[in-house]
Amino acid sequence: MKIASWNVNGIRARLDHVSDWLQINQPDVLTLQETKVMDEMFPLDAFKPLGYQVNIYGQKSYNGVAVLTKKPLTEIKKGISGFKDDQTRVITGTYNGVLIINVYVPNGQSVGSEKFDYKMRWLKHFYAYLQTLLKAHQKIVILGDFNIAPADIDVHDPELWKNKVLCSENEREWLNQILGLGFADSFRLFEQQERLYSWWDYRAAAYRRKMGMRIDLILISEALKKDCMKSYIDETPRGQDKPSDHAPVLIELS
Amino acid sequence: MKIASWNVNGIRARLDHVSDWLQINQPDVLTLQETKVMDEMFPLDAFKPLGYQVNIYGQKSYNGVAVLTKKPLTEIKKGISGFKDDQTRVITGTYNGVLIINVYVPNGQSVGSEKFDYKMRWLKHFYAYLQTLLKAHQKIVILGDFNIAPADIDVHDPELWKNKVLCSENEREWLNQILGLGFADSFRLFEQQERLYSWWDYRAAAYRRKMGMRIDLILISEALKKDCMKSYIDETPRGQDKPSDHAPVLIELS
DNA sequence: GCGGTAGCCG
DNA sequence: CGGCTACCGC
Repeated sequence: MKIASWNVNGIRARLDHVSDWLQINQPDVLTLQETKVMDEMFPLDAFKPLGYQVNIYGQKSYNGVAVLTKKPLTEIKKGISGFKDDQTRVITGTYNGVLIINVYVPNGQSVGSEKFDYKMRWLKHFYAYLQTLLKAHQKIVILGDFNIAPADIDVHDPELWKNKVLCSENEREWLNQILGLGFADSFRLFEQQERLYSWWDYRAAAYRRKMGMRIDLILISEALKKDCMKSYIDETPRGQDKPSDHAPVLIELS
Repeated sequence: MKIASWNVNGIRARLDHVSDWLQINQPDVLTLQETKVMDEMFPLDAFKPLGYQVNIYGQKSYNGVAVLTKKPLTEIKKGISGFKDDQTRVITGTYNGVLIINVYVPNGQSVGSEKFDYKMRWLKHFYAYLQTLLKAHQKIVILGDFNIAPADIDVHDPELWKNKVLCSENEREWLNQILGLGFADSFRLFEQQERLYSWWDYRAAAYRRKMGMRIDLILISEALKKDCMKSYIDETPRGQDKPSDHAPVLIELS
């Protein structure tokens, strides 16, 4: 089973990229973040002919998540239960006996800002949500844009980014709390090349200059670790014309 | 000598279309209307490699005219002399002994509106400007977006448009006044097919439904009539992806 | 820099 | 419908 995640930065602007990528890569599950579209306007028709069903949780302009699956997704939940949030950032469902949690963690803007406070509050509720889900499920994949670089190795210039948003102690502490629930950062279960990232800012030609960060993660629960054969990043779409600023990340489960 | 005119509806949005068209058609002169860009931001560099020199008279957001020529344009004048106008709608110059007057006539919005009054006022000054130019020149081509359909034959549905803006008596009267100075609507010097237009609204799939109007004109002075071999409209760009709502119009002078 | 929004204009 | 201007967010 191939499971993938991609922050598309606007599904309408990325329709061709995503369609092409699906046809080539044929994942069983693809989770999308930053679809930036209301549910009524989501381009559902583009994915049916490719053999994908779509579950969406969107809003106008910002945020928005979706799950594309070859077979039906079941037990679909939108948002974080017990946390009232007007931002559409989480969609959860079961596929092939695996609980899929698609997440778009708040960006946080800058350490100490109001948006950073929201990120912290949000992570606290997300953590609590995971705790409750763990009571009912063993096989869990949490994937999406975490807006947290797990460690300095995941940052092109750790000195520059030290204590900056995406890299701060508080953010990494919340990620570690989540991992402490029994999840593994699947990417680090395998030997990887150096300087592998999943996001490069559009500005300052960051991609060409390899100035990226690995903030798109696939966390897997204890029960899935032995089944995880591969975890990797597909940089190809980022090198194409009018790309998303993020690249897809993938795992393969046996 | 091939002379052409094209309302591009934003030169920056139409760079590829215009470049491709120039390479295929190789006019000696191409006049553009609705460039919609300040002179500092005009994409001059795109045309040099194609062998064209560019003279521009633009402003932010609206209007804006330009003349592309294979050889230098001389005696360049911007605007209507003796008429102070904050809108950039006319650029005049001499090419190969022919006075080229590139014009973007005000649209007029709707008959009786304030914008319609401006159109009338503007046409009066434009007419006076032509009178003075006629004192010094014999070979004159006035070309551009006139925002006036000369006659009912130039309108897909004359009944619907009767007395509407672009077709009203007052507007046609001004056009006739100009023609009365000794100009000919070059298109009507030749036998033409029916329902040939130069502009089709983006809305309501007007192009597909052939609901157009001929408002882009090439007027030639008496001295040029015997030299005019052809006058036609090139619809091809209008059928392409992300087109201007106008098609180029052309004449060929021997 | 590139998504998205709204409003203006034709 | 599709330029443009602005602004927001990342």
